[in-house]
Amino acid sequence: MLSYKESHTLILNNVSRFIDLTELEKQKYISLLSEIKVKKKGFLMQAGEVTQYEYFISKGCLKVYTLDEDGAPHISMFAIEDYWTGDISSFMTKEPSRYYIKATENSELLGISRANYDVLFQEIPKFEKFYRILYQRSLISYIRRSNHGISFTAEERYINFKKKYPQIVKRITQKDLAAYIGITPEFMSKIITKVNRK
Amino acid sequence: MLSYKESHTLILNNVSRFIDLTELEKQKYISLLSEIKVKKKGFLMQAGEVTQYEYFISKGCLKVYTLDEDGAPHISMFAIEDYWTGDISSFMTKEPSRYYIKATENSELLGISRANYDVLFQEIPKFEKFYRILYQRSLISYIRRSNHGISFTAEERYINFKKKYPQIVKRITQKDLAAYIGITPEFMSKIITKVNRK
DNA sequence: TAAAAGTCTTAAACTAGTTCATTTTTTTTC
DNA sequence: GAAAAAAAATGAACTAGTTTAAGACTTTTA
Repeated sequence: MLSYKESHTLILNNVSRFIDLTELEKQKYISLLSEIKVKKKGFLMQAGEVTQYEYFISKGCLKVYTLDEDGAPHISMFAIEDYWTGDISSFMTKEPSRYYIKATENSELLGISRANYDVLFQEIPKFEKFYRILYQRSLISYIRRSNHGISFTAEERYINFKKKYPQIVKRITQKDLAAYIGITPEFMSKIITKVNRK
Repeated sequence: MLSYKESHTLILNNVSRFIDLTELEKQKYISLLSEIKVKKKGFLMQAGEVTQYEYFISKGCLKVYTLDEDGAPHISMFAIEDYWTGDISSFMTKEPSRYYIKATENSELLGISRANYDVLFQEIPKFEKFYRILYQRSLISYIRRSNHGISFTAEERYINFKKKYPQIVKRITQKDLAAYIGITPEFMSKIITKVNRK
């Protein structure tokens, strides 16, 4: 029985939630991953590039966002330890991404390249199941979120986010939270003042 | 070479976009499906029930929606021929659904039950790949849509929807479109008048 | 550790979208 | 094919969220 470095243990635990791997498969899987570090304010990728990796975060915090025609950011997700991130659309189609991924803390990631993603399915077909379930679960939460944005007021969306992701709220700026909730930083400030007053 | 009924040809074509099945596998797959008909205004399922099936629409049009505390509907998708629908969350967790699915036209569907979904993966593991890709693609469009709702004005959302789904716009009421876009029917009416005037 | 840059707060004037009420038009039903 | 029901249009008064601008507070950087 080998012993793994911290980041590898973390990703193997993540994978083992949905599928069981033999020791050999674990080693094979890890051999397909690259280690990546990004400093705070550094970019993991920028709009216009074709995504090279899907990422697993072993340490840190990142934001995934687009810029609209006015240059205003719209954050689509915050990713912290034990989360997966990237631009699955660009990763699959090999077309240029519209997203930026920027570290809001010094971060460490494991990445699987597009080529190795294909190798993975050939060598360990079980990973079809892993990704089937991973995408299924992400899909459930995005279906919910896509209704959320149009069905709730900004104040309700803030309260829900804070309840669901208390650890994340503490690690990000109010301004970034506003860009995620879909309002101006000024209105975010008003909401927080109002909610705390209660 | 067998010949299949229309709905079966349609679903086999859909599946064959992502995986290749042998003749035997096709027959096995079809044996796991149930045929379902719903009349216009009829419910395929209602909130509070545990979802029994995932559905493929071979004919007709349906809307998937929740009701908020005020009883106002929020439509999360319209499903027409060659689309998949259901409540994937309730289907997987076996918890009661919060969704209603109602036919807006007389419709015909093929359903796979939760039990047969598990059998399917055991007997034809290739379907892990099919669902991996199906969920991946749905995920891409829901990620996009979840930003959409908070990043664009109602008028922009309407224009985008009309451009992307011109066939659907023609088949649904303005009121239902409003419940999808996330605005009141009155404001939807104003937007349409304004956009057509241009 | 001082200066610079970025974040947060507050407030006044504005705009997108809601609510409520009424009338007209279209669709459904018997 | 007439009556009933539902959908669409219109308008006036309202509310949630934006814009712009300025000052206070915090964090980053040299």
